[in-house]
Amino acid sequence: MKGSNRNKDHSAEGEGAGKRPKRKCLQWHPLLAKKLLDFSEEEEEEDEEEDIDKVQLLGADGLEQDVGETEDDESPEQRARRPMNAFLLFCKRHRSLVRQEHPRLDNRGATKILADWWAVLDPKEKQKYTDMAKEYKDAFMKANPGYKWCPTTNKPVKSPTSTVNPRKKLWAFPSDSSRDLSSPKKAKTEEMPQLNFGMADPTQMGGLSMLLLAGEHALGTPEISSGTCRPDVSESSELRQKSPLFQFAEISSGTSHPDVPSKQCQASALFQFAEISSNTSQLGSAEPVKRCGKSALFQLAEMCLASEGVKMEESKLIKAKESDGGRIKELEKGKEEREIKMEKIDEARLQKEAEFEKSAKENVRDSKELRNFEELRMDDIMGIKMEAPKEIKKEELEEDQKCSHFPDFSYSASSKIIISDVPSRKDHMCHPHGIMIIEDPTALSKPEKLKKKKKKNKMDRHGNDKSTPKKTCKKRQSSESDIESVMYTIEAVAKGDWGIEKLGETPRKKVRTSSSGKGSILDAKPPKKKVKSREKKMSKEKSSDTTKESRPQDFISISASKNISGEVPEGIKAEPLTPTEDALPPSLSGQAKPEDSDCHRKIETCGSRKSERSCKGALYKTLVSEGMLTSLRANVDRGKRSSGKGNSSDHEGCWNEESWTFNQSGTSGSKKFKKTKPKEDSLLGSAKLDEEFEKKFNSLPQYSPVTFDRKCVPVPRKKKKTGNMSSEPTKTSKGPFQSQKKNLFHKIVSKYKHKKEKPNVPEKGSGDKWSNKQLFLDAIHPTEAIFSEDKNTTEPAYKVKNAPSIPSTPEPTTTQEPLVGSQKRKARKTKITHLVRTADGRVSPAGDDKPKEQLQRSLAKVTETGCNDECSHNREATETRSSTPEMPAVSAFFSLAALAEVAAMENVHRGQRSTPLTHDGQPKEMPQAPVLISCADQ
DNA sequence: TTGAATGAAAG
DNA sequence: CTTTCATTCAA
Repeated sequence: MKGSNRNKDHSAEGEGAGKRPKRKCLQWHPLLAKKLLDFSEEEEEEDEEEDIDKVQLLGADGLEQDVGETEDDESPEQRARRPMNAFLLFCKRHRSLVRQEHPRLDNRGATKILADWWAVLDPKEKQKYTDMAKEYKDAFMKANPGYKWCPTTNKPVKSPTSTVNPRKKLWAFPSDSSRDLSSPKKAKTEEMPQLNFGMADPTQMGGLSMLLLAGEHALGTPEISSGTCRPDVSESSELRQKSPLFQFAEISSGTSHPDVPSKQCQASALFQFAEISSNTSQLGSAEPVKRCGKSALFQLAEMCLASEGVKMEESKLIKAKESDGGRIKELEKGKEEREIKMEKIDEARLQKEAEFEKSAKENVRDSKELRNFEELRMDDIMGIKMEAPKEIKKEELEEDQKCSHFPDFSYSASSKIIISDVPSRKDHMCHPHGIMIIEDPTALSKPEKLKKKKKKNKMDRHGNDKSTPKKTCKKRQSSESDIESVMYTIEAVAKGDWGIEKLGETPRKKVRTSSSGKGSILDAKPPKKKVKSREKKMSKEKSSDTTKESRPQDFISISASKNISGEVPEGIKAEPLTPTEDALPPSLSGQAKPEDSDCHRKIETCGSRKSERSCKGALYKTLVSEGMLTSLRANVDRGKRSSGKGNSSDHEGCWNEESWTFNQSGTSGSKKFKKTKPKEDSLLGSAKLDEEFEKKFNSLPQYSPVTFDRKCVPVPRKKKKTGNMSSEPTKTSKGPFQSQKKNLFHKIVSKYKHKKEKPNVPEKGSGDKWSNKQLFLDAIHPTEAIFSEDKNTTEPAYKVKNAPSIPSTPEPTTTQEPLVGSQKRKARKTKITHLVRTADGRVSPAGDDKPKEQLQRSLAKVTETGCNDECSHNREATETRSSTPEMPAVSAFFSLAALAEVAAMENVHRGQRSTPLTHDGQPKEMPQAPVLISCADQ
């Protein structure tokens, strides 16, 4: 390996291998970019050198190969995988949902559906994913400076060395290998094979230095990172900017502060997390964090968790022991008003806890526990409600300031609200200086602990079987939620029958009224405030929105609702709770109903009160806890995102800890990622990175299938399989491309035949029935027609004012034209998707230039949907504009009841699997309520 | 191991 | 423009 030597040298000089990519990466990162400016000179030089190197490299193949080898050496298992793109993220996040919905569908089919969803997905939402992908990519790049995306497609591939996986190998970290020799960085080796950092000598680091600098910059100053933890960084933004991931990378690099982090509060969340995960110093690390201040979010998460169930109790116990006093104190400080209530709550908790303990010992009193538990929940809720809106606002303001980001109304509002909720209890803590980051870590740490403990506790608890079964029932109910049962619960709530706790009742009633009355939102104001809290949780945004503007929020709210419904099942599944529970979830999708009803009945029979309570609890649980979590997550993300920087360029905001907290707290979060968890122990930095990623990932919004289904064609979907994914109305722009399309068409057809040979054959289940003819036709006639099919999907949300994207310009030609590289595929897809089945069953080519618009329209309609096609039609014209204004109202409408209904609907939908419901909407169950309301509005 | 999808990157 | 490869698993 002469080449290798050479490389090494080069690397030594200029950061390994200096391949273009690396540079680019650096440049990509905003921070880096900044730094680059400073360093521009050096860089240029490097560039030149690099170029030269490249040339040389090109000249000598050996080089690359060597690199590859070296890489292999280091990263054989390591295989940093190239970061996922937005779509992949989306897939990853939703695949399970799809599968859930369509159990029979294989991954391919699922992928198709996902693609459809993706196509349909609102640009904003997409943006989130894109941002996330970008962030991740940036982080990844930092971690792996030398990383190459694609090994030179052809050449290197063959490299003999590649023995392992050609794929992985392909990307090499050239720099690493070279560097290894020269620099100490390897020290970290084990920990993070991936991370190449080790830059001991700045001088030698070359490009790396840039990274380092960037890191420093991000930190503010190297010193800060290493030594002091400044709680008070005035500019939170900067701190925030640094994504935990990034920090982690830095840490891993060891340059800044290899060892410190554990103690410093400020240590990057990631690091802390890592520690925690490692179990090394859970208590130690966590506690300090706690002291720093519990984040409101965290608290909230706790609440949610608590709501979840027994497990929570334990955590509470722990927590209570530790911090109850503090909490109370805080409360006192902050809100005397609430204090009382709070105290009550606390007391209840304490009692509960005490009971819990006893029960643990004795094993009895499950009933009590449950009851208490529920009460607690109620209390909590109540407590939250109790908060005066004003206070909340204040808090919000504060938070805003802290966070500083949300210039945006809607997002900020939603996020704020959420936050505020938590704080109500303890929250004051969020000190101004306590930047989110700081807080987050704590949150992170805690939740984890909690989880662990919970698990243990559960195990221990098993003794108390009773409780568990009940829970299961609850869950089942909620999850499955026969519409009836849900409705029943809702009604009951509304009636206040259950109302063991008057407080609770009142709020409920109000809610109910509000939901029914729709206008309630406005009302929400003073008197209801307390009550409202609950609503808030459910619909947080809406309330805020009403006041402010809500467009984005609307969307959010919708999404949240979606999430709620969608997630619930997932969460259930995912959660490794008791086996019984686990088992249930699967049933969820389809078959469990009888049990649900049974459960419900049982409960009732048992004791109206209890049963009611349990029902309530279930309802809360599903709607509130899950919903809250999800919505929170989404909101937070959004808020961060928006706050972070407007959008794109900066992503760091995204990687905040908050998201983590949510994630962790969120039930759904971890389940899926089996992968990472196991890794945790592994210590590998990579693992941590992954974790970080996961968290972030989890924070990504998840949309319920219903949404998409509705959007898409409900009818076809009916049979998952058969349903052609074609439903997707979207069709990418055709106008401009027609000619291209034709060509594409030919190619495609040929390709398909050639490869798959199933041009006409109904593909798998999905069976898009597209034939060559059709394709051809489509290609030729891009029919811009608005899609007739439309199907008035009932989509709650979506609307969006994304008008921007679709300025309304009638011009199809303008198109979003993602033209994109792989037009082919797209074209193919578009064509396929092109064919849409109308409700009638006929296939209509939907060729719109702007699928999005239509989608949106449809979505908008959806909101109104109750009205049905007619309305939609009428509206179509106006929709674009009107939708916006309307939306808020709609969002406002969402009330607990509505949400519940939604959830129920969704469940039903799932259970039945398809559409008919959505479509016809049986009068009784159907969501009429919300719909009606919405209609009423109009 | 392949494939279904999309996107990013590189050649 | 085209090719790779990322995720996910049933075939």
